[in-house]
Amino acid sequence: MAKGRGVLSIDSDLISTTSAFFLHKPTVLNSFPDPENIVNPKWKQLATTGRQTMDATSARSPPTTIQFPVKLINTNDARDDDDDEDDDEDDSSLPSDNRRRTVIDEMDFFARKKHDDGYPITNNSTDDLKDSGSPTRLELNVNTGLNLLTTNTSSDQSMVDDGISSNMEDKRAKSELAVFQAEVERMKVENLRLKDMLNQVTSNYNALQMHLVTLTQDQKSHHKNEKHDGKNKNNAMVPRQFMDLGLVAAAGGGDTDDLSLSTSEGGRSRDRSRSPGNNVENNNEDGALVFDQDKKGFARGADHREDSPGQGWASNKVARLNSAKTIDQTEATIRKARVSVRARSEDAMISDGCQWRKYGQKLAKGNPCPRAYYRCTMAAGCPVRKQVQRCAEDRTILITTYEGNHNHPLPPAAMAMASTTSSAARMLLSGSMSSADGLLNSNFLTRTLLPCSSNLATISASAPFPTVTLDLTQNPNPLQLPKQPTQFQFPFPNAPQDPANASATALLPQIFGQALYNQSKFSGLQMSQDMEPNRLGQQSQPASQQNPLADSLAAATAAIAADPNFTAALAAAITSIIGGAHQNNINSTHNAQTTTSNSNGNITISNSNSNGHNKTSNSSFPGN
DNA sequence: CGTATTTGACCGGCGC
DNA sequence: GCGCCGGTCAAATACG
Repeated sequence: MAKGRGVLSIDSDLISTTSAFFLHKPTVLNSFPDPENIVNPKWKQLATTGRQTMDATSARSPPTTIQFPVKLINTNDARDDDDDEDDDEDDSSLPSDNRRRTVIDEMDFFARKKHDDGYPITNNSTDDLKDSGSPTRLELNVNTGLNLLTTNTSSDQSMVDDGISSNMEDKRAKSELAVFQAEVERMKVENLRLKDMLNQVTSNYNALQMHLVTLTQDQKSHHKNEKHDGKNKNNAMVPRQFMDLGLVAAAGGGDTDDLSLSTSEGGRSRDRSRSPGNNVENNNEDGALVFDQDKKGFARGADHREDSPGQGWASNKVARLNSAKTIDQTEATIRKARVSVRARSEDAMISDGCQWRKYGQKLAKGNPCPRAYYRCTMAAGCPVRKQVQRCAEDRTILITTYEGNHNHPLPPAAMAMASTTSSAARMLLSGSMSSADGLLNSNFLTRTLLPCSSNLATISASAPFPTVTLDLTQNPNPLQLPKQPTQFQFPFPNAPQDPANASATALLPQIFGQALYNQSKFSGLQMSQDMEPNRLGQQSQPASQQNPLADSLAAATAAIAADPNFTAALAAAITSIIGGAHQNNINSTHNAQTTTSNSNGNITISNSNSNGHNKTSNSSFPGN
């Protein structure tokens, strides 16, 4: 599979974010047979192409050969990552161009099946979306060109028949094929689900951006109005759009379990002992968005869970993520996560829909501006804290850092921020949980979690607490979003009112978190989409470039679904899985000391993740 | 008078 | 062990 791996090595810059999302969906991953369990090398190879079947809705007619309907995007920048992950396969001796070409050529088997059905992937976004449920096209045109199912299939489409296959082998191959097909079938279902989720995530993300922008602007406006007229006290609650979204989300109620981010802890022993609410577990009753709140448990979350597997927590996660160990790590890391929002505001605090009470103020080192400490007072014992501090460099910038998860239903106005921050935190934590994959994950995060604002997001895992920063001070113009070349940037004017987005908010953590979580398992890959238009243009990204429907969610989803990069990413994921855990190690060493930045230079990912300061008392979970 | 804020003290973690 | 630091507490104070 060396070749396959080499071919499939996908750089973060090469693969669209959407692809990455799908790629990392745990369910998808789990849908594939464990590479370790695949004895037959041929099937391992086939497994790498399994994604294809994911697109295909049915495995009824098992493709004897699988052709990936994708093109691998490649950029010069991508090569570095490829090298990191595919040292074995990459022919480093080749000139960069050649190397790239080599990869592409090899990926040709993933390339869009022009000869098969003549469907240009780039223009059939809508079709793909519609066809998502009808795999026939993909399925019927499967031809990887790699002869993945070669020798042992008696199928007419068997690409290669060495003519020496024995009956026994045929039988075994058929048997394996059947198993694999079953897996493929499952994957297809998962893929459909993922598409739907992606749709929701996308809309929610855009809504959030709008919300934040609006928030900032409205606050400014509010401030002005207050100066002139004290009547406008409601201005602070401006993000109505998002409030609506939040309501919907709350009403939808679903996915609360996924939202339950096991939480933070807040703190110190005394604090814990004092806060009855801290030990409340999901005391929500209205089905609204709920955040797990078990500080105590969280403080020792991992251990506790290990000790009490019977509580279902571990089992569920394991079922979903395939690795209880990893889960524990994630949870442990999660405690420290924070989400910081930078926004220009003259007010002492940005309005986020929650009620806060100030409980302290300190002069933090390195900043002449005092840092104010607030805790949520919407419910007794709510562990959510936030710190507000003006930026030392620019005092017009207000930095609000959230920590912890609410243990109570949130008002619509607060839903947006809560879900977003928790999502971001979960993503971050999921990504950073595996130190070995930290860089990869961080990179992925910056490019996927915040695809619309590559210049607005900073993810730092090197800080004492992994922190995701949303910077609204740099490019607060939401109108620019559609201009972004990223596939994830879909104008979402109707998002807040769209019932389809009801659970979008709730899904964010799930999608992001799980995506990242899985990404950690894919440390051999770096998949994300380069945000730069020029880069996008360089390589084949038909869907993103040619899709004229990018301004509607449906179109976006369709594009994503049809995105060859998506396919490639999935293929890469599969390959990665099969390819080997050892890549993780390779990457880990690399990641340990790498700082990457996108072309904008605005995203810096530091994954030193030393985290020597594991202040148990401060373990937290961004939830507000 | 009840509630919210202020502010110095305290605590625990960490580095030296 | 000591000091620094971030974070929190809680008495004092302010406010409506």
